[in-house]
Amino acid sequence: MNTDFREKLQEKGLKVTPQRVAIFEAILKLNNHPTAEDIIAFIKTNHPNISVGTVYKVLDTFVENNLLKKVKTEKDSMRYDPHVANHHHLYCYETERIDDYEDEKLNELISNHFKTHKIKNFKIQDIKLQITGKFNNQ
Amino acid sequence: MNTDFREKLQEKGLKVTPQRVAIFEAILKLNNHPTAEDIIAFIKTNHPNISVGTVYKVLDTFVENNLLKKVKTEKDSMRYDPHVANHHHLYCYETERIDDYEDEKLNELISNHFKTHKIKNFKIQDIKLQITGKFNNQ
DNA sequence: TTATGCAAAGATAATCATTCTTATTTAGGA
DNA sequence: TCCTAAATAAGAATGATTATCTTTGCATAA
Repeated sequence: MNTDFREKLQEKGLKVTPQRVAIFEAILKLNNHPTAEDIIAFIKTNHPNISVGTVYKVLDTFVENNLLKKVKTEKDSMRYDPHVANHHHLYCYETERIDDYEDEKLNELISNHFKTHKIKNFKIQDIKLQITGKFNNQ
Repeated sequence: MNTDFREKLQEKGLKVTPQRVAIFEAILKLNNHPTAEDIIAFIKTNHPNISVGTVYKVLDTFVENNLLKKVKTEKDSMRYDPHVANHHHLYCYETERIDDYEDEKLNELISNHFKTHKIKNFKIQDIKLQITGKFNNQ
């Protein structure tokens, strides 16, 4: 998977740097749509000299190249998702947890609905559900 | 409608102040889910002495008392919606425009879907669609 | 081998939205 | 009218993010 990631960088004409690898690995390991801050804290142990600006710049580069997605939240800090295929999110209203949610049947249902119920003066590109609620422990 | 708003404030035990009235009127007039900045700019003409901190505090008070909703965006500034009943949003990917979208049939469709397709370990409280796309001019 | 070019990273200052602090003012009931 | 809690003003502080400017690393050409 590491090699996989390196290949993706190269496909996009991006250099494979230790910082980029470390940041991507951090996101995979952190695993709950981390903030830039989470990532910085995580990397600090192995890469104490990594610069905050670099993290933000690398994250932007990844988003531009579709290696990451930004996740909308109510709060002020952006979160990142290594899962770039189309999917929805479950937001917990008590904790900061955000889970991915995939549901092909639901997608079809919605897409069929809009085939027969066009929104006037609007061309749909993408539909995402924000499902707010509460996780049963664990 | 002005009297209406004053009554709402009083019902909640909130004082009716010129600032609160001005801020609420601004949001109604601005009419595209304004940011705090939009509101401040708008009010400046009639209330040159209104304080930035006041605007933020009043907005928070309104949100707490369900006179406004916050709207999630990809950007860093929060936007506000005087339409507090449950509804979805249309986001333009080219401009900052956000429109409300109501669709009772769609809500039923989705709600029925989740009756038969429970999400494991998650209790749904609310579902909102972020429909991204492009408005045809106008 | 050495020079050149350029993307990437480091350091840190700057920005921008938002929040906080403290003093002052005001709305609305007694 | 007076009183008091609630609300506002002013502006400093915070925190996330962006910008700037310099340096580094590495590939390619001379």
